[in-house]
Amino acid sequence: MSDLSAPKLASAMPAQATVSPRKRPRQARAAATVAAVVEAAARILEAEGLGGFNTNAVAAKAGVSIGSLYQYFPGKDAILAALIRREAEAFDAALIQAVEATTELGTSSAVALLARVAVAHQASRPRLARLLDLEEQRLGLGEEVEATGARIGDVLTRFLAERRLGDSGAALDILHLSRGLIDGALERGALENLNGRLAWAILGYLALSREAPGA
Amino acid sequence: MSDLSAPKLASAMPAQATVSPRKRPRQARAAATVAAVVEAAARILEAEGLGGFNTNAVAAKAGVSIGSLYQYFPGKDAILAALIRREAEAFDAALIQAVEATTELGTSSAVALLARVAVAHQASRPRLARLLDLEEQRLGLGEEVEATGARIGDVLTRFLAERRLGDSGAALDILHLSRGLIDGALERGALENLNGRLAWAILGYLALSREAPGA
Amino acid sequence: MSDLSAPKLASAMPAQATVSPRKRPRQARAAATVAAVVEAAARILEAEGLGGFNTNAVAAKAGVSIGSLYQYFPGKDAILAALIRREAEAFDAALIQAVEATTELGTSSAVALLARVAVAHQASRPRLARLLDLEEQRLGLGEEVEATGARIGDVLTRFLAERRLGDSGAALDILHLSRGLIDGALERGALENLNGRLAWAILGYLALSREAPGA
Amino acid sequence: MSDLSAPKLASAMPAQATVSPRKRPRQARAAATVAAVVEAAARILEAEGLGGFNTNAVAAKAGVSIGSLYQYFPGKDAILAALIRREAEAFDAALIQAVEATTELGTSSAVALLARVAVAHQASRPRLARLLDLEEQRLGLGEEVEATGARIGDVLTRFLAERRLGDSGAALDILHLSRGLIDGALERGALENLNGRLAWAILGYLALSREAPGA
DNA sequence: CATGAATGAGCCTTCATTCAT
DNA sequence: AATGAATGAAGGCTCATTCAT
Repeated sequence: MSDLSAPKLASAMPAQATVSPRKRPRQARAAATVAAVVEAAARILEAEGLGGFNTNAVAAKAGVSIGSLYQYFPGKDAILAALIRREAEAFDAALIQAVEATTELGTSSAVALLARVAVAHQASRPRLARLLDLEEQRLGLGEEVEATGARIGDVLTRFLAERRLGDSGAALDILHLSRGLIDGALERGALENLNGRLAWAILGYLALSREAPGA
Repeated sequence: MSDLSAPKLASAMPAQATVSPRKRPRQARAAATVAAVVEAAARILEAEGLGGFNTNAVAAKAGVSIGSLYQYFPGKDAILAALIRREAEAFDAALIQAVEATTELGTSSAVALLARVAVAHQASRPRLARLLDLEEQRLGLGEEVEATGARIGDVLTRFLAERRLGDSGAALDILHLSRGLIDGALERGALENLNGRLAWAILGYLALSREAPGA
Repeated sequence: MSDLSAPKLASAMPAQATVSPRKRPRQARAAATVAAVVEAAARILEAEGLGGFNTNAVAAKAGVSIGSLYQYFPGKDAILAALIRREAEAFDAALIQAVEATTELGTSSAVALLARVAVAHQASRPRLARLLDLEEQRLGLGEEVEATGARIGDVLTRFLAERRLGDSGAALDILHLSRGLIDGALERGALENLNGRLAWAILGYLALSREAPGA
Repeated sequence: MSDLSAPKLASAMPAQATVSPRKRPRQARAAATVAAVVEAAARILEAEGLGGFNTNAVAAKAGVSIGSLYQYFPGKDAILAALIRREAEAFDAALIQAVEATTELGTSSAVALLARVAVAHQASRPRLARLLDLEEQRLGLGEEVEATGARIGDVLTRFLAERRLGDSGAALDILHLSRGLIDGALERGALENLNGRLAWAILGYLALSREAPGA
């Protein structure tokens, strides 16, 4: 197992400092500023993409001075990181709630429900979701984000384990293929029965993986 | 009335002019220059990501003056577009060849073969492939790229149609979920039996989609 | 001769307002705050140079809010000015004490003693002393500082006059060449017999200036 | 020889990269640009001091775009470094020429001549010279500058050695005390017989250092 | 055609200072 | 009075693109 298996990337070590918040807001006003900045970032990314995403624009849209922005975020990437965390936590919460609602359901109904949640999340702000997926990677935030809250992968892993449908590898595969399928569908506007199509992919994967020899 | 109904994209109208090659290379030397620039772009994207991708760096790595680069490409995005096209054509060719090799095979073997080709393509230059997937979208190149060569989607659609496995919607869903699954797996280094896992997802999707009531 | 009774010089030059303390500290706590700010400024200049010297950093190191800092100092330069005054007064006091101790001594012993005092002052916080020398000039504080306390130049002038060694021009020349010699020596770490070397320069200058024709 | 002998300053290690020129000008136009930038920097420092010294102002005064400036200088400090080198070389050349002209002269006449050269150099652009002295230190350029050309200290050391007047320590002391004396005199406008006063200090220092016991 | 010097809009970030709480 | 959140002018630097040679 040489370390070549994991390709070394030039920006492989993103200084954590550039991505973690600069200071904790102590006053209510400050907390509002932080939230405004993050939401402004979300809107700009949605409306104009990464190209329009610059600190001055974010501050302006947030109705905040550039100086205030930098009081709470050490740099551009930190804003992105905060937004990614916010979205991950929201998805996290939605998924947990959905999983709890599946206890009485059969497997296919349960998966259909989860599929609906995933589609809803990604579809609510499609461009934003796609961009954040990419930036999360660029910033090397994977682990950091997973550590937040109850961890999306874990929630799904537990769901699969309880029903003996698969392990954590399966959970992640499902997460990733879902992302690809949904993003692609949104991109080309193929929304008809998207929940169902996603459920086919998930249930199909799970069914075959269980009957696979040695899997 | 919500402006969310129609997502506003900043680059909704990609001036075709900014993305098509400025001139047809008439001499061998010119063709070599173009190829060198495109390959230089690929290497820089792989090694340094979008952040390090700038025209001066590309020209330098290509061993070409910045002036010459602009003789063949009307702008930065055109280089990216050319690279995306190059990669799409390569995948296209590999897929066609693979499909031709499946005529004698059963469905699952055939799908396994195609899965192998897709994994191989994406895995050969993983970072590059991921970045290009994103940029392709940002540039609104989807159609343009599809028009190139024999069109990846068509090849797969024909394959599915001949075996009565699905229609063009299924083909695109499969393409997208594959991309998501593979990229995710590469990202986290989960390479074990990746071909097989991809085959499960594809075959599973196809199986369930056929037995679905109104599908 | 109290420095409080001394009116501001007619040459009301620039910045007088921006450089004098904003208010007289009436309470002990206020005086402590002022002192803390000035000492914090000194430490920052020593440790990080002018580049790290900013009002927020000074306030933080002083354990004072930025708002409070501005209650006592009208601006950044006023902090510097206060520090320069503090150092000048300290040197002043040391020099007066030393001069008083020379009454029984011969010329060369007396000069050697003064040299020792000057070296000790500059060497105790070398970087700080050098920086302040420069900033003093930038702020055009020469006169202002001289007016403070009993005036370094005057002390030395009187010393020279009493022994018929030179006039006020000689006093200032000696002050300046000493500064240059000491700073240079500290900079390159040439501390051996620095007191003696300084005495050579001073005594040498004085000897030759007296025997010079028409001087 | 512990490394404590040289005090460690926060900015003790100025990345050499930030101070050395970015690229060698290949075309005549480029060389002119470099020279124009350096001279513009000199004029701005003279007229407005460090406060007015910013890259945009330098580029503007040089009649050059900010982009061109950054093509040849990696940053602000590099411009300063180039200017310091230019001035050091000029002084170097003047000093060498003066030393050569002293071969027929007696010691006091020779020193007087050198004093005249030093005064002339420092007095020709007094504010500039003072500022550069300081910045040279801040940038930690001492050695780097000395290494340029025939090295000022060396020239003087050789002059002293040939006449058995002193060693390299004496040479540096003289250099530094001269700087202090001249700068101080220029600052307060005490120009009368400045050459002579400087000669007193130098000759006096040399005379006493030779008769000192054990020196 | 090739070259690379030049351009300048635009972006990121700092920090002196003010002011509502 | 004290606090620290907010402000925004100012300045460093990059990079896509043009154009004289």
